[in-house]
Amino acid sequence: MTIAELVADAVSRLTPAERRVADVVVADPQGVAFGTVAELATRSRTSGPTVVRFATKLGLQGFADLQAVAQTEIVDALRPATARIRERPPSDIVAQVLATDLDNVRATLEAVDGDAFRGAVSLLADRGRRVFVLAGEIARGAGIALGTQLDLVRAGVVVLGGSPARVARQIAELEPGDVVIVIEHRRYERWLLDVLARARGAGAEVVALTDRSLSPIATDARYVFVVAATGVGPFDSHTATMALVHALTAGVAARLRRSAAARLDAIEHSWSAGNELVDA
Amino acid sequence: MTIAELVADAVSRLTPAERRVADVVVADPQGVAFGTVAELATRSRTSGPTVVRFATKLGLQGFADLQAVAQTEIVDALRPATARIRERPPSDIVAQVLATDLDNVRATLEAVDGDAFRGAVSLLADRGRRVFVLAGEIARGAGIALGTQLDLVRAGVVVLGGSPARVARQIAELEPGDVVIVIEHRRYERWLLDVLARARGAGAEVVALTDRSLSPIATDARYVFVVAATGVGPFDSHTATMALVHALTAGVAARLRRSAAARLDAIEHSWSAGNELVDA
DNA sequence: TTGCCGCTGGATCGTCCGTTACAGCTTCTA
DNA sequence: TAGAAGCTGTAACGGACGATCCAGCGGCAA
Repeated sequence: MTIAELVADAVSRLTPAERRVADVVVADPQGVAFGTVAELATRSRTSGPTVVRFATKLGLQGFADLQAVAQTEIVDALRPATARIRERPPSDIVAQVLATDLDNVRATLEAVDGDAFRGAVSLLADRGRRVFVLAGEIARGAGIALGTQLDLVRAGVVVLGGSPARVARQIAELEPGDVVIVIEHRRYERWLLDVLARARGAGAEVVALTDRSLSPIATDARYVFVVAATGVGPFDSHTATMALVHALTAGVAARLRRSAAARLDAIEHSWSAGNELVDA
Repeated sequence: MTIAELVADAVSRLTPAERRVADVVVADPQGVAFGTVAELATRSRTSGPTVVRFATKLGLQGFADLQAVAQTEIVDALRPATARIRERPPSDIVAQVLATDLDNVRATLEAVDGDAFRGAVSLLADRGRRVFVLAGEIARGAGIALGTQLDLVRAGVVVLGGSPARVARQIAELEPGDVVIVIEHRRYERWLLDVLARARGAGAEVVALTDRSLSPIATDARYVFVVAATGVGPFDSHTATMALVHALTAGVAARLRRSAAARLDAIEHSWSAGNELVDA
C-alpha cells in the first residue's frame, strides 16, 4: 500500500485541516520519511494532533506508522531493477544479466569522480612512468584487457603475473613514480597484497579498481574507483570493470593522441608486414 | 560528499570497532538515513558512543550530521538516472562510455537468441566435452575471464594461447565433440582462423562471440552471438562481451549446480588450506 | 439567542533519542 | 614487569519527539 493509495481511500473522511496535511504528504512523501510531526504540522499550517489524527484516519496506528510506510516506499523505489528481477524465478538468465549489468555499469561509471578520473588518466598517460597491471585470479581477464589496450597506445606496460618468482622479478624493476594499477575484488589474494605493499614501498603511484571502498586495496591508493560487481550466478560480474577499463583507455588514448597514433601505425605496419591479419 | 567517500577518506584513522560501523554504514546507507544510533550500534556489534565517535571521525558534528548526509544521498539517488547523466559535460569521456556501453550491453543481450543460448550453455555444461577458449589478442581479456570462470565450475577448460607451438600442442588433444568457444572481432588474426579451421576439421563444436554475423568466425559455427562493440576511443569496447560471458557462465553454473558447488567447495578448501586469501 | 456537536490546536506527559563523562580493559613501551 | 596510552562500553543527562488530554472556537438547528 503506497501513501498515495492510502490517502485516496481515506480522503472522503478527512476534515479540512487533515486535507491540508494530505496535500503536503502526497506532494512530498520524502518529507514524511525524514521529517517529524512538528515539521509536517508547520508545512501544512496545522498542528501536531491534526497530523497524528490524519495518520490514524488512514488506518494506521500513528505517525510512526505513516513514516514507516513512507520509508518503505523510498526503499522500494531505490531498489534497482536488479533486485526486482532477481525475485522472479531465474528462468531467463539473459534477462537477469541484462538488468544486473546495466545497473552495474551505470552505478560504476556514475560513481566515478571526475578529478580522480583525470588524475588516473594523467598517470597512465605519462610516458615517463611505467605502468604495472596487477590483477587477481578472478579479475585477470579485465587486467589483461587493460594491459593489452594500454600497450597499444604507449610503451612500458607490464601485466604482472605468472609465477611468484616472475612477478618478483618484474616488480624489482619498478622505480619511484611508476604506476601500479590494481584490479581485485574481495577475498583478496595474499600474494597480490604483498606485491602491492612492496610496490608502494618502492614509491609506486597506485590506482585501484575494487569492489568496496573499504578494501585493503584502496588503502593509501592514489586514486580509487569502486566497481559494482553484482553477479547473477555464483561469481561477481566483471562487466562494469570492463566499462571502466574502456573509459580509462579511451581517456589515455585521447590524451596521447599524437604519439598513440604513431605507435598504432607502427604496430599496424608490423602486422601487415607479417600478413597476420585477415580483413574479411 | 557521499558517505562512501567520507568513509574512504577516514578509513585509515578508524579503530577496529569503528571499522565495523563503517562496514555496516557503507553496506547499507539506508540504515543510517532511517535508523538510530542504537540500531547501528547493535547491527555493528558496537555501542552508541562508538557510532557517534565514528561520525565525528568522518569530520562531521555527530550522528545527526551523518544521518543528514545519508538522507541527502538518498534524495539524490531518487532522481532519475538520465538527469544525473546529463549533468556531466558532453565532452566527458566517462559519460560517453556510459552511454555507449549501456547501448552495447543492451543491444548484445537483447539480440541473444534463447535457443542458441540454451544450446551453447548445454555444450559448455557438458562435462563429457572439453572446452577450448580461443581468443585473439584484442579479445584475450574476455577470453581469459570466460576460461577462469568456467574452470571454477567444471573441469576440462583450456585457454588456448602462448606460442603457436603451444597452441598446436593444445589443439592436438581435441577430440570430436569437444567445444571451441571463440571470441574475436574484425581484423581477425590469421593464426586464430587457422586454429579454428583445424578444430572444426577435428570435429569440434564451435560457439562464436564476434562483432558481425558475417564474420569468418561465424561461418559454420554451431552457435553465434553477435556482440555490439562500439568504442569511444580508438578501440572496440569489450564491455558487452563481458556481459555475455557473465550470462554464459551464470547459465553453466545454474545447469551444473550440484557438481559446480562441489567443485567450488574443493577449490575453496584448497585456497583456505594454503591461507592464500585475505577476507578483510 | 441558546445549546449542541465536531473540528482544532495549546499544553502536557512519557519515552526514546543523541550525547557526554567516566571507568575498565587491552596493548604497546620502557 | 610497571606504567602509559588508547580503545571501548556502561551509565547518566538533557532534549526532542510522538501521543494524548482538553479547552476554545465556529457552525448549525431549534
